[in-house]
Amino acid sequence: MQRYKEFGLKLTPQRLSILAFLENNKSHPTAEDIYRHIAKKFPTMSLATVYKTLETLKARGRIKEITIDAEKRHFDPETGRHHHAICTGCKKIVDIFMDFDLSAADTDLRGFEITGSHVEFYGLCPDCRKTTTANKR
Amino acid sequence: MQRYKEFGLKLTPQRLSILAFLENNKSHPTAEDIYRHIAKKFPTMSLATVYKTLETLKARGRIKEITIDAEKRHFDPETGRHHHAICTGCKKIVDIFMDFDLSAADTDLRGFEITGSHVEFYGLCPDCRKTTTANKR
DNA sequence: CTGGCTGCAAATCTTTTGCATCCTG
DNA sequence: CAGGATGCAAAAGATTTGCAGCCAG
Repeated sequence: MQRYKEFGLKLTPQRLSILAFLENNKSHPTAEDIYRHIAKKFPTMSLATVYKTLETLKARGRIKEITIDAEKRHFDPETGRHHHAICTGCKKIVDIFMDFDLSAADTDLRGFEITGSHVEFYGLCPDCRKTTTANKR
Repeated sequence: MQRYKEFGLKLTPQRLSILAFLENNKSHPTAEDIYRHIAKKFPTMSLATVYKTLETLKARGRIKEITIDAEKRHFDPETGRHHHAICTGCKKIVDIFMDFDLSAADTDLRGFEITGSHVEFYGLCPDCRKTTTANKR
């Protein structure tokens, strides 16, 4: 893919499949998720390669790491500013493209020089709301 | 301590020392931090006990877990609503007691039933700003 | 060609668990 | 004195690393 040329890294088949999987992916996958998906069609793929590639992409600002789930790391190909909601039931993460006014923080951020911010919401996703309701008696 | 009676759990010396360490603690310690601090004066303390106690306290809503640092889990004895800023240099986490207007999210939260939210800021703390500046030539 | 990339296995780190023993309530 | 708590060691997961061989540029 021509548009990856600018990445300045070698475009191996492994990397191309990782990039292809991430493209327009809204699932906020973990390294394991990516590995499992790719290993189906690419049996020699190694989990270590996935980690190394994710590290490289992150370092070059091509993906972001999401620290909202303490269990494992999730990655997000959407690098523009946005926020997330995580379901406390199934742990699904969804994007929130919305702008919040965080300017109140300008007045006192404990001397920090702020470079970014992120809002996370916790709650029950539509699917889990149904299940939870159904289980109530 | 009388005020712990209501916790409804056995007050062993180990637990009391963990509770004492957490009381008014603004450092957002990890289990390891707590263990290291307590082990000095309480050599038989086990890291597993720290984890188990933190789990218990969290389940009872006495502490919160902070998922802002992918490296390890941090715990916060401050259970009231507040936010955090993490230093991208030294990874220090500080509290932000401030209210933000997140009501814009009411209009579209992808069908989620929201139970909580949290704002995180990233940047350089005062200490790291100095160091970074000093290193620039 | 050559340096970056891959894949395997081993290592590391954090967190959890099993279980015999202990001790608070 | 009973059931929850402790502490050890072992297990479980997630992520990283070392290194020999491979291949994209």
